[in-house]
Amino acid sequence: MLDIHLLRTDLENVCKRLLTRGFSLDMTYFQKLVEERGSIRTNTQKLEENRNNISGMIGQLRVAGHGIDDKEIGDFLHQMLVIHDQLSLAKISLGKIESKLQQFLEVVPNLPHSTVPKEGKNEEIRRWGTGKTSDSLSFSVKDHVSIGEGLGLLDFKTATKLSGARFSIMKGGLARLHRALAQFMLDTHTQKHGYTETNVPYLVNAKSLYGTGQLPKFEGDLFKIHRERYGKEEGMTAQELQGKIHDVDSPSLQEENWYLIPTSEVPLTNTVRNEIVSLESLPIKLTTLTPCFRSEAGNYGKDTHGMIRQHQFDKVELVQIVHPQKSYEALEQLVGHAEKILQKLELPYRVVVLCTGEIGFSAAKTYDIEVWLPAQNTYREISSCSNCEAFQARRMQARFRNENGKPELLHTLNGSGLAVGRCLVAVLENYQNADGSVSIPKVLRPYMGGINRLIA
RNA sequence: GGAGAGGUGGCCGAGUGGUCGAAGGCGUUCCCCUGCUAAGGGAGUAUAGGCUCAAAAGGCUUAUCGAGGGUUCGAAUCCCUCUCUCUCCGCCA
Repeated sequence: MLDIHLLRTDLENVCKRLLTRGFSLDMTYFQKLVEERGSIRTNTQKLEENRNNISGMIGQLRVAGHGIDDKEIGDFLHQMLVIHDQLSLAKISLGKIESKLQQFLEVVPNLPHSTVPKEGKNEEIRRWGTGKTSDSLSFSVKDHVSIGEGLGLLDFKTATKLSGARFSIMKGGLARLHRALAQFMLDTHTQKHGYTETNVPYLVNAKSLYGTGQLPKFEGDLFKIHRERYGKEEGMTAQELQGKIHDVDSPSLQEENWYLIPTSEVPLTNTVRNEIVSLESLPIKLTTLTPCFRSEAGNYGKDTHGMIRQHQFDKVELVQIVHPQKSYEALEQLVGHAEKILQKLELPYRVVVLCTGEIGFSAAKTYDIEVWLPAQNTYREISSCSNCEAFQARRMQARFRNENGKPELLHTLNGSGLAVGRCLVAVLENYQNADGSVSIPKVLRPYMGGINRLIA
């Protein structure tokens, strides 16, 4: 969520910056809402002030021993009847206008940072390593699907039987390699990069998803768990109860629903929701390994083959919660932490900075790390590292007590460190041999019981 | 799943209808006193808004005592729903 003060004081500039990321903000509607809210609020507060004054005076009279029948009190009570009615109406319209404004603001994306490229192209920042190709390897490279199936360790057909499209089963050495990757990542981030290992819920409530920005705008990308926990209200028939259960949009039920996490950014970042943390506790650096669940709605044609785009995948996540002045420094470090994993695995990659048109809803600046996939003869995204500045913190009311002892919004960052499934794909393709076997990267061998290749 | 007890400021804890945004204590900030230390004295110390002011300071004001509704002229206090925590019983990896 953007700072409403910023919108009010610098509306045109904000609109311009939002336009660069393809979001057009309705200025006149916004201004109309703000003005209306102002006058309704002033009116409401005047009425409340009046009410407080008069009821205070009634209180004084009562304390002084006057009875309710006294004429003075009677006059006051009479006035209060009028105020009471006016106030009820005023509060209703105030509530309406405030929720309109809220609904307007909560779908406005973050402002891109000034260093984000404005034209519609991501910019490559740096490359590491040299990508292998069929030519450089002097044999025809296979993609991860044929490698995995060739080894007899990767099985999409059975997974489809169990669950449907976009799932997979790994077995034997491949499943172990997958686990080895995740363990290696976690160990590196906790032991070398100073992150605290965390274990988090995979089911979260709507408030958490709102906090990090997935809700309300991107509900379609999420898997929702309907919890049927409804107290039967008095006089409610069975049919009415049934109706209530299926009215999933009713606000009270939104609270009841759980969602499978699309990324562990959600639980990690929301640990500070509604908190005021101390200055000394910063930076907070958390990492966790979790499955991630994505419905991939709207991606039906993309990457239908293989493990690149699945409904469920494991990911090691890095989250930093930092002082606002340190967040860009932290972003560089965080990208570096993710890169380190690829370097140690000796997987070629490049880092790109996303342009204004491509950054995610909550992000002010994002670096993608793309790993080399020989079979696709291209780089594919394996990590996305973002600084969300105060955008999520404002939604979450996540603050710290600053140098002057005043609460101030934190900055939040997150990045994959890395997506385990895609990393496995990269290892398979980059470490494949002409005979169909796959060598094990050196750093993973301790996690693999010392074996150095997967053989059919 | 059943029964009960609770949720008040940074923390502890009082407060069962009326000058209560909330006693008292702890913590903390500033000032005074003391040769230093210890002790002592005084003042302050929630958050988010609105209005006022050139701005800051200050002043005025609204909301917030787990959340949301209700009763009432008036709610931290009474009623309802939800939620979380704790205790006991049951079940369970």
